[in-house]
Amino acid sequence: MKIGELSRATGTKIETIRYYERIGLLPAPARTAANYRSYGGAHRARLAFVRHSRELGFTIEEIRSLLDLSDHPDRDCGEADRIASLHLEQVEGKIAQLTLLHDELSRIVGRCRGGLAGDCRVIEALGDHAQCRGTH
Amino acid sequence: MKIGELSRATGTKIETIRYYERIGLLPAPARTAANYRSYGGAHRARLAFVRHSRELGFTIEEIRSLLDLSDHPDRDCGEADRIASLHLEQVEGKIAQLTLLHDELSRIVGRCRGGLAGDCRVIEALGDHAQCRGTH
DNA sequence: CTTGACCCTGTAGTGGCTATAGGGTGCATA
DNA sequence: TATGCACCCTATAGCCACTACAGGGTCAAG
Repeated sequence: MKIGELSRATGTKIETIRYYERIGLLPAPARTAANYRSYGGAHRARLAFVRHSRELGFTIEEIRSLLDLSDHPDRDCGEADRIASLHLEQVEGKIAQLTLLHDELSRIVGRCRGGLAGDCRVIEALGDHAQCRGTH
Repeated sequence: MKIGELSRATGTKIETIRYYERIGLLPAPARTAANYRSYGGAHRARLAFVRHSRELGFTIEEIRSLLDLSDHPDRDCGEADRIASLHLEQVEGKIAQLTLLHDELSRIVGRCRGGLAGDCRVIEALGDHAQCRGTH
């Protein structure tokens, strides 16, 4: 498989694949006579793992650890669970924060009744945190 | 007010204040004989506006437009409302996306029962998007 | 034999800061 | 008077996870 095919097969941009190789997330594949990268099924599975983990919001370093575990089936699984649980907590925190933010924002947006910027409640509210109800 | 005082007064790091000046969000203040920046109430209010807007998730460019409106009280307020509404939509989108992600993650995390990485359901699920229920 | 799709390397840019290096200033204390 | 210390200055590089060039090579079809 050439890089373009791998790209289409996994929905990953070519530059991103090369980037993952450069930072050591994917192993350097064999090369054809024309110096083109040549991938097999294992590469594809590994890239799918990386993409799926990225879609789920894991950082590159977390993925590095997860791949390392995946490469050593004799190790304890607890580490993978620890990484994923920690990440889940962070996602929950982020949702909570965004929800607070959403509430303030919709209160602010709801105040606009048209008119001139000088009388604008939206601009006024942005300059004055004291008008907020929650803590964001 | 010296930069350190403005920093403490607004909860903004000194480097960040200088950064905002460099990119043109804050006007360059007067300087003392020792070339120290010297701020007044207007600077402080403007920085508060910027910080509050950043806390609410507006980008620097959005804030630039909002400040521009705030500087021209004779303009129409609709633009401010448009920026804020658009941003609110983006926040809603982000929350929805994070919620999907949260659901998949918690399903994945719940599967771990200890043991070896080779049998790990967490690692398996990360490699196989087909195990997911929703679209993230 | 040229066109166009594909591939290569290397480097710079994105946003929004944050950190560091290498210096100057101002005031209190020994 | 010297010295320490907190504060200030500029300029530049680093962070994350890509993304976008520039400038070139390869290969099959028409």
